[in-house]
Amino acid sequence: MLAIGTLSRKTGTKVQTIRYYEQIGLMNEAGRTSGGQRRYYVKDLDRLAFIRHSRQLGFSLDSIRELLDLSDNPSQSCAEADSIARRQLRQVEQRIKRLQALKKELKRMVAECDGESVAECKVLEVLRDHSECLTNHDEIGA
Amino acid sequence: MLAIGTLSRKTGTKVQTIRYYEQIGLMNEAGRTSGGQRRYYVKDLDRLAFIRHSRQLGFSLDSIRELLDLSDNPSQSCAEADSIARRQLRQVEQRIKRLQALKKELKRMVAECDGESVAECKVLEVLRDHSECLTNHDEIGA
DNA sequence: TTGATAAGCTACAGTGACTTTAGATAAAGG
DNA sequence: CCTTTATCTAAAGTCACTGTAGCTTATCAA
Ligand SMILES: [Zn+2]
Ligand SMILES: [Zn+2]
Ligand SMILES: [Zn+2]
Ligand SMILES: [Zn+2]
Repeated sequence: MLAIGTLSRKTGTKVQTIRYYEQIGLMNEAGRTSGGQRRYYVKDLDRLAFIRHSRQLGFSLDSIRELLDLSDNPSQSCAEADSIARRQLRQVEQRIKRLQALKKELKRMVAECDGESVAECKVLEVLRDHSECLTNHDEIGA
Repeated sequence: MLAIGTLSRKTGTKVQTIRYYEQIGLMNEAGRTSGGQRRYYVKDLDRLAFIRHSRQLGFSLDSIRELLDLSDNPSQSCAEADSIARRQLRQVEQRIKRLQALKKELKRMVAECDGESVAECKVLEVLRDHSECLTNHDEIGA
């Protein structure tokens, strides 16, 4: 039986995060010692590792929930798992595209400013006026 | 004098978001009609446009706050504005790098699965075992 | 057995940048 | 005057955690 700190160390997950996963039903409720501390089986460690690895690959907790459900029923077809992964791939590709457009704009504004006063700062000028941009960027955030 | 809905339409910002910006001190408190509705000057519209354009380019609200402060003092050197933009550029480049590594892994796992049962699903296999990966991905999320 | 230290517990607030909801009030046009 | 549209406040919800406070349990040496 493993203590929560062991799971934490073995998977690089904060202890609070493990408790959080339990709270939202992603991890099963762990057994407890007489004093109330959580104790885990190796299969719980495996599940946590799966969750963390999926997070590292950018999957949302909702997607991970689906993937875990599928993984628990080995007889089904894996079409659904594959489609979740393909969706994730498309999202990543979209993000890369968007970020590359941002990179281009940022690079240009930084390059074109020669560091004079704020009044002539190219960076601030572009931020004030989108018509100075080469690309459209209608979505917000990262 | 412009109503909040006009600012909303002209900048593509939700009305609530404009009120949120006021609440956190990013937009000045607007004047009010006798009935308590907000009324804006064109300079407020410009400020909001600046904020939204900066958000589209991925700047955080904290960075935008600094940029607005600088923009309000035209006599200073723009070194700080430029450095904020360069920092943003570096961040974007980092993100692109990370996402490209994710893309590679996702592409590979999707490509290598031939859609048999869950038991042999390459996607799930990789998620279970990071040693199947070609790259390290220690940070989490996007 | 004692006592120190490390590890764990709950409960709740905070993060960023909003979005959503509910219920009430104001403005504008016919 | 009436209806419709716009606006108001206040509070909770989102995502995926992280941090804090104040306490209890487990472990090991002396
Ligand atoms: Zn400059
Ligand atoms: Zn632009
Ligand atoms: Zn598969
Ligand atoms: Zn991996």
